[in-house]
Amino acid sequence: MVRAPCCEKMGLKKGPWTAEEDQILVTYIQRHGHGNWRALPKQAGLLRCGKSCRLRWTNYLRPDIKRGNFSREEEETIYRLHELLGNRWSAIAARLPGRTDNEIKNVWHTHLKKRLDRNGETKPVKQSLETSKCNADIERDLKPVNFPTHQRLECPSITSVSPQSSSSDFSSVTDSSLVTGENLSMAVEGEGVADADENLWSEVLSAENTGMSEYFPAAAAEDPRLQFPFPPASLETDLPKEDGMDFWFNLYVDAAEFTEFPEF
DNA sequence: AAGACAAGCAACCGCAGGTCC
DNA sequence: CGGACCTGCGGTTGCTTGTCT
Repeated sequence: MVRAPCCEKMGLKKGPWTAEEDQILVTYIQRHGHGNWRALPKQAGLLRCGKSCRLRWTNYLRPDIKRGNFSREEEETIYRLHELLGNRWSAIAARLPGRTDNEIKNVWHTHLKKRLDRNGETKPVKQSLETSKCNADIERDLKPVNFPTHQRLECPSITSVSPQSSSSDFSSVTDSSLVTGENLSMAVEGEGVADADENLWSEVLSAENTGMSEYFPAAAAEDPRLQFPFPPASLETDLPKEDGMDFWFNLYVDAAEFTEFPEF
C-alpha cells in the first residue's frame, strides 16, 4: 500500500491552529458536516490535511466537548476503566461523555499515573459481597448508553470471541465446579475460549463459592439492569468485539480480582 | 529578573482495520 | 481478490506555561 504524502510535501500547514482556521472549520462542518475528511480541507479552504482537521474537530472544536479540569469522580472512573481496559483510551473516552481519548490519555500520563506510582503497587483484596456489589453498581453505571440491553446475562455463547495465542485449555474451566476468577482469567487468555460453546455465564452464575458468584450473586443475576449488552443475532457471528464482548467479558472476569483504589 | 527545569496539553506520526472499487 | 483509500487509535513529540532557584 502506498502511503499518502505527508502534509509538508503537499504544502500544507502543520502546528497549532489559529482562531481563524478554527472558525473556518467549525463553520464548514456546521453547514456541510464532515463526510470525507480528506476532501474537507480543500472544500473548506483550509491549508491543512484531513487528518489534522479531524483531530482538531474531535479533540477541540466539537460542541459537546467538556472543557476544564477533570473532577475527582472522572479521575476515579478513568482509573477504574484503565484497570479494566488498559490503554484503550477511545474505549475509556466512550464512557466519559464530553471527554476525548486524547484528553484522557494526557490526564493519565500527567496525573493519574504519577499518583498511582506514588501509591505504589495496589494489592488485590478479597472482596466481600457488599464491596463486590458496589463495584458492580459502578461498572453498570458506566455502561455505554448506546449498548442494546435486551439480551439476558445468562444467554450468550462465547463461540465468537477472538482466539488468543496461548495454550490454556478452556475445557478445564467449563466445569462450573472449577470456575474461579483466576482460571477464568486464564481461559480468557487461552485459545480454547474461541472454541468453547458452553453457556459460560450460566456456569459462572451457578458456580458456588467463587469470585464470580460473589460478584454476581443470584439476586443480582435476576436484576433486569444487569443484562448482557448484545443482541442474540450478533452472538453467533459478528460480535462487536471492541466495545461489546471484549469489555464486558473482561469486566466480569476481572471483577474477582479487583484491586483497591488508591488514595488520591 | 532571568535562566533552568518540569508539567500540561495540543498536535503529529505511523500503523491497523475497514470499505470501496 | 487485491490494491487504494479513509478513518480511528495509541504512542510520541514538542511547544507553551508555570514553578523553582
